Amino acid sequence: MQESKQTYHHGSLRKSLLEAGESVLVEKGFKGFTLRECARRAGVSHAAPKHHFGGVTGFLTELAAIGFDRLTKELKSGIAKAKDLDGEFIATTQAYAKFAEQYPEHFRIMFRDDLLQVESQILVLASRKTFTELTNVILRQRGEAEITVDVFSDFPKFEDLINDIVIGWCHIHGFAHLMLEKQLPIVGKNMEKRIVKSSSTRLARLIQNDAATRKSD
Amino acid sequence: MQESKQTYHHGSLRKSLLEAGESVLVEKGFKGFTLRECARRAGVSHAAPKHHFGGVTGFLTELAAIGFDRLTKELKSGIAKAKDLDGEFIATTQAYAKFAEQYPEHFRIMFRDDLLQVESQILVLASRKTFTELTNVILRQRGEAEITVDVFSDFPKFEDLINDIVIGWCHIHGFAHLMLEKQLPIVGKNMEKRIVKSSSTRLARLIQNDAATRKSD
DNA sequence: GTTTAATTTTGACAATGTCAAGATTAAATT
DNA sequence: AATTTAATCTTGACATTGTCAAAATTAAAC
Repeated sequence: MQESKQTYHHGSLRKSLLEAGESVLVEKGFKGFTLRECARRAGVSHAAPKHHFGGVTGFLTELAAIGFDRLTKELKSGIAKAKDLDGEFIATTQAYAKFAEQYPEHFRIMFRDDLLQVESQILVLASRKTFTELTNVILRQRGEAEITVDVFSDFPKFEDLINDIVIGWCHIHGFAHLMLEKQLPIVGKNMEKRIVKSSSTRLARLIQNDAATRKSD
Repeated sequence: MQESKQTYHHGSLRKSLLEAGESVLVEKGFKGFTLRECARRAGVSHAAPKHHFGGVTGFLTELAAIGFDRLTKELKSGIAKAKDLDGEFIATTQAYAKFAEQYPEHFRIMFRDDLLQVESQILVLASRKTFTELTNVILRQRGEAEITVDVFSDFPKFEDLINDIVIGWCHIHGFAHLMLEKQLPIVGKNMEKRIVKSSSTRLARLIQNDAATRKSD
């Protein structure tokens, strides 16, 4: 961790701190995340992180953004492997849940309006990319082309689409969150896979069929 | 807050501390929740809470249990006002989301496996009641009688039912959670109500129809 | 080469959770 | 009723933390 530190100026302390911070978050969890521990792991003084992130909130905001980046990546790679429409929605649910399982502490801070600087550009950009990825999944389920406009801000024009996005995302997110916090008494990977597959398939069909119905009008 | 405190022994300090703790949680949020502040509000020494709750984790566990009790109550009362099957599912989604909005800090700690003593009897009992309430909603959607067995532990016998519970609960919970943490760009009560109504109705119909299809076999 | 700005350190402060030891009171026992 | 025992609460202490201001060190700008 602690690179060559001959100079007073570290050179890339920000990056080192982020790495250190991530290791703290992963190992000690949100509860054990302290600026001083991050500083220790990066091999710098206890007040160094303050200068780069403003405080613990700012630090967590950066880590949350990294989390969204990683989630987006996992979604993309999961989706790429899917063979058909049903499979794509299943893969999305699986990838989202897998991320929550692999990076539970990231997931926990990512969706915490009170712990983060929600106005942070880097966070907004990262989370928006995740959101775009999910929106595109829904659009493909509907057999529609990708769009770039902010559909939610044009209500009720896109009410149909917004509805599908909400239905899809709530399912995907709700499942991951409830599984992470051990609220769904689903035990074993086998049971989990079967439940994800059938529930996601049903939802995918619902969205696909409703879209088909609308077209035949 | 601070009752008659002539005696050295408070008499009902545990209860007073819980009230104080809840006020701290509501006012200062999870971040500002400290045992010492709770003690201050209850008018006792700083180490008093330790004796009753073991630590901050134990204290939060009790408050989370209270949260589940309240959520169960809100669900019941929301469901009671519904006029038909669709309305009942809509009411459930609304009540769940309303609770998250009214008690955001409760909601945030309730679903945090890492912050609570998950083995706590009081917490397990309270959360199980909420779960039972939601299960019953699904059973009614399916046109089935309430059952008392633990359906999840008997897999794959109850796979169909488990599937519906997962579909329903993920939607309900996912919506509330994403709304609370401002991830769903739904602005205004009007838009929210319309989205909840249509998305919940679609899901209710899905569950109802699938149940009907199964019966006609 | 000098000034200016950006990094990083040092030292300090109040606040917190936790612990051990003691004080006070209720409950149990005889 | 007296005494022992256990429960409840306080006090004082300790290490740890986030934050701040001032100083030290280096890079950048001019």
